[in-house]
Amino acid sequence: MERQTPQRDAIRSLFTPDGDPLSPQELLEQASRDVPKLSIATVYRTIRSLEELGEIVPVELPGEPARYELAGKDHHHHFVCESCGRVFDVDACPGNLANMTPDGFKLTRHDITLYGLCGQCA
Amino acid sequence: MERQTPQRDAIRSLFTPDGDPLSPQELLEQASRDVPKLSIATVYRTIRSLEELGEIVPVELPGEPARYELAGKDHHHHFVCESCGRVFDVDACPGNLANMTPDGFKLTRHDITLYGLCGQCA
DNA sequence: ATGGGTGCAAATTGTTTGCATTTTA
DNA sequence: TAAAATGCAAACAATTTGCACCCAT
Repeated sequence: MERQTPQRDAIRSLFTPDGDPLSPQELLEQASRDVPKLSIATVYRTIRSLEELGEIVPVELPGEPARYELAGKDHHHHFVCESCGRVFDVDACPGNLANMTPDGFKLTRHDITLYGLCGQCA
Repeated sequence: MERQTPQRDAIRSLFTPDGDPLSPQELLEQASRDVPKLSIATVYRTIRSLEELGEIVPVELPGEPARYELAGKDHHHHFVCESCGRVFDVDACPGNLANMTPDGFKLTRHDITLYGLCGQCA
């Protein structure tokens, strides 16, 4: 089983139900406040562990390193602010995209990323 | 200006109107048939040059390195086969996604990636 | 001949891994 | 005190860059 350690707890606590997806670097910076000499290797190992346990899921955005967020959220997508770079959850979804799928292809899932300006930057 | 060289020509000729997006590694492999000791650095430099000239555009898919395709195609999206890994152009688009956009945010563009099985793998 | 292009190797960035050392249970 | 977790540095993969050399113009 997974042991409880200050490092793991600090990283784990950064994932909140309404938090936006976090990158490994952001996790390192923020968790380092609690555990000063936290290493990036531990961040990556903890990410993988939490992912395998099904507690968090990766958020892969085009052209940038993966971020992670709490698992179990309803189906949703993401909005990337082209000004400040922050990533926001978007609950809406256009729904069935089967009509976009080429003939003979089988659709299993889809990713949608919106780009523009967030409320603060707009 | 850009000079005409065997390397550049070999890489440039791999971009065709109906071709699917190509990764730097694929460009290296395929162009190497014409120019045996082509280096990966030249591939990347040529990609950047063609991109700055507006001849090609990057195709950024979630979680994998960028690919490139001819510029000037109509607005479209991509389908990634989860079995063979190939990437296909998809001409359809659900259209207006403004209704997905959070209040106060300004939408400028969007990316949609479909996942599933291609015609051959299905 | 001269300035841009190329190859090769070294540098960068993001991520993973080996290993000796802590730490939790 | 034994198994698991951590830190550090080395290893990797993708991409970029420095530099000496080469080739279009």
